[in-house]
Amino acid sequence: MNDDVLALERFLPYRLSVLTNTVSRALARVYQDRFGLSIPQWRVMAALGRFPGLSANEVAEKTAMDKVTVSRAVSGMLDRDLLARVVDTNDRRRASLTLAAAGAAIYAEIVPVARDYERRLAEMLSEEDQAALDRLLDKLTERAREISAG
Amino acid sequence: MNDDVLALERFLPYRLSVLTNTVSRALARVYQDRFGLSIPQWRVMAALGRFPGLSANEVAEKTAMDKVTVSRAVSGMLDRDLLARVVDTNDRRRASLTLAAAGAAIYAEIVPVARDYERRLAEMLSEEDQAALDRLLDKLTERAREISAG
DNA sequence: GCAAGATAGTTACAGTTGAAACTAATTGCA
DNA sequence: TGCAATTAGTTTCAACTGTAACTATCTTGC
Repeated sequence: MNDDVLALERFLPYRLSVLTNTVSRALARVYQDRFGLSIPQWRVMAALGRFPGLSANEVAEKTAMDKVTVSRAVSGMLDRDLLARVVDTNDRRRASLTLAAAGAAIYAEIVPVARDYERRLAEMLSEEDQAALDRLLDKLTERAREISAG
Repeated sequence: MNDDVLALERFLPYRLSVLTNTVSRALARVYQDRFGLSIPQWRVMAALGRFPGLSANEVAEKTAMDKVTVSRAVSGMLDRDLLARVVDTNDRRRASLTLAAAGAAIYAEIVPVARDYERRLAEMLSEEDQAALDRLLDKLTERAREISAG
């Protein structure tokens, strides 16, 4: 390739973006159609399914989402009684979040669906390829963070 | 990992999303601050730098963007005289797009910056790792498209 | 040669987004 | 104690997004 011309279709950031958008859209459709959840809401649910009792800010850290996005996702889920919120008595700014019964029920249904999508996505990769992918994603993510940090 | 609990931080779609968002945000900052371009505008520019004379619809295909997004990006770039548009005399619905002088000047500056970011992102990967990444991205993208299609 | 459908591109609209400003509560420190 | 700085979380606002509807042009089949 000529040095003065860039092949967008081989450019790593572009390729990552196309892959991620394809995957995210497919999953968003499932979450929305079958469970009425947005992607941010699904992420909040996943964080609380794994780590019950997190505060909204801790959810934001775990999920790499903006605190505004988390606030709105939590608010919508509270309206639907998918979550329970308990204000911390020691620090009344904080509130501990857990999955309520309805939220836990959706979580139990959605986890196998998410796993199944992941499995189908990766199933044509060999064991070695899957291990390599794992390692490469970790390395690239760490590096991207370093670059952004300065 | 318990079958009933999903580790979000190991979930492939989530990891792709975090990596892509980190990369896209870093690049968007550069494009915006140094060249006044949005990501869609940069993509339009990249497509036309590589393939001068594409129509807006062809740009949308090459860049995997929505035609509305392309229309708006093109419109903003025409306002700044970064692009030239020539209506096709054989089919007056179509219009051929090329980089105008100002657009070509920005393109010449931005391509090395984009390349440098990509190089820094991948520089701690061995040759073999880079080749593996290339292959894995292509496979996953193809597979994601298959799943979405059917 | 002309109505019915297809295609390029734009506009309108309703929903989503994040930065910045805000409220309320807590902490640090003089 | 008391006041400035910090932190949790929400609200506001302006920008961006994609779907659907639209205009204008072209193609097809009769």
